[in-house]
Amino acid sequence: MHDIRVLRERLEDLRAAMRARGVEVDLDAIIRLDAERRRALTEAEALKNERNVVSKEIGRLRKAGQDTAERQAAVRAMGERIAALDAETQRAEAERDALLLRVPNIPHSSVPVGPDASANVIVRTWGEPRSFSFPPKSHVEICERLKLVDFARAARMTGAGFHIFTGVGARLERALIQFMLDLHTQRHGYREVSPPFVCNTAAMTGTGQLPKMAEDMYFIPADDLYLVPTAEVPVTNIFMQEIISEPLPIKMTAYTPCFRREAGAAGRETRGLIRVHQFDKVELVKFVEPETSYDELEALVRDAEDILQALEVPYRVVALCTGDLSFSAAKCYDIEIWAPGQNAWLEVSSCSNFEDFQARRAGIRYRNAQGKPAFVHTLNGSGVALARLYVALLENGQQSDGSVTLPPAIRPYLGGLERLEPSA
RNA sequence: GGAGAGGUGGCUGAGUGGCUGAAAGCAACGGUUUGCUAAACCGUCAUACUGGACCAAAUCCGGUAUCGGGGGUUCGAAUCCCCCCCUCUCCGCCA
Repeated sequence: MHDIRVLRERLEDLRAAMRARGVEVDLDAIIRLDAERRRALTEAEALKNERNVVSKEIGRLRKAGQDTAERQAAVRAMGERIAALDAETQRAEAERDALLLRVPNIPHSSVPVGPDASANVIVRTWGEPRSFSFPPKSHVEICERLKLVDFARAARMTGAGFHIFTGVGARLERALIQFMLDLHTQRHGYREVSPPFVCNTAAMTGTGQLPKMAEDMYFIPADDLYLVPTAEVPVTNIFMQEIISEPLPIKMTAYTPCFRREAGAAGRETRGLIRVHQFDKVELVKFVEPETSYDELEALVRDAEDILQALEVPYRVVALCTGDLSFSAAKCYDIEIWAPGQNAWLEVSSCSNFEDFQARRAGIRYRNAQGKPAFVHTLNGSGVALARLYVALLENGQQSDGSVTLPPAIRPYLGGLERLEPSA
């Protein structure tokens, strides 16, 4: 959410930012409601002041044994007007904030301007896509042949978009989670947390999933809880409504499953593990001082890249343009890995700086150098998303005999296993 | 799920419907004293919104609200009433 002062004082900047995003928002309505709110508020406060003054006087006079009936009647008469003004203030504020919650963040000046993903900029590429002496298979075939994943049985109990990891396939998934957590905690200095997999409306609003993304999330009405679409939500909200007292930056990493309804997406491009309703992810979250947040973003991307380098998966880093930026982000890099069986780059990480956009919504503050409460900057990125990483490992590691060679870094987590082979 | 107890500022902890935005202590910050540390003494020390001074920021002068959250009673609520949330204890259920 924006500071309302941005609308009052930097309205043209905000309009330009919305144009760059290709987003239509009625900023004038917000300005109008804000003015209405302040008008009613100012008048109400003046009346309340009068009421407070007279009430104190009544207290004094009564103690002195004097009659106060006339004054009491006068104050009582003010009550109706005050109540009406309070209601007006609340209405205007609620309407203003409802609109304000739907205004996306302002892209950072370094973000490339463009209408959609076609204007994204490839920042760097790592590793060489392997050349094959045979037509590389899709991970779906590999999974079936090696019995790593059971799609059909999952579909019977949950429908399309879910899967069962089986046998060594399940162990590989677990190994990857542990490998990533270990690397981030031991080498990159992140604190491991294991948060709830459901969050309430306030938390979802705090990080910006609500109100706009309500349709994309699984919701449990009986308890007013949403299944988390990303660990970003429960981890960022660890400090909701707090003034953080420990020194910044704070770096946290968490494994959670991620649940996404993403209705309507199915077909050739999303077969297998590419787009699923539930997938595992190790997330990185940072709470930092505003001055350092863009340096911290670069470091965050490197931390995620380390995983892919260790696993020897070719990837590229893409700077998202203004039109492709997600709602809460001021700047974002995607990391995409090469999947030869798909002949495509797959997004496995989105690393974003939200500046104070989430912190303002969620009420996450720290004490600045002057000792005054100020909003922190929040960042997060996948470090990295499973399922698609799994796809890339299988498709990149596949051999002509149908086996899959595993990268050395993951082998210790699989009891030294070097390759996945068909079993009887 | 049932019964009871509780939720006050960064922390601990007072608070009979008006003199309480809130005692006291601790912590923090500024200063005096001091060879350094420590101690002592003096002072400052909640947040948000809002009106004004100012081009603006910082700042200053006012106002309003906030004692878990939301309603209510009253001229006036931390204090009385109702609903909800959370914590603790006991019981029930349960991986």
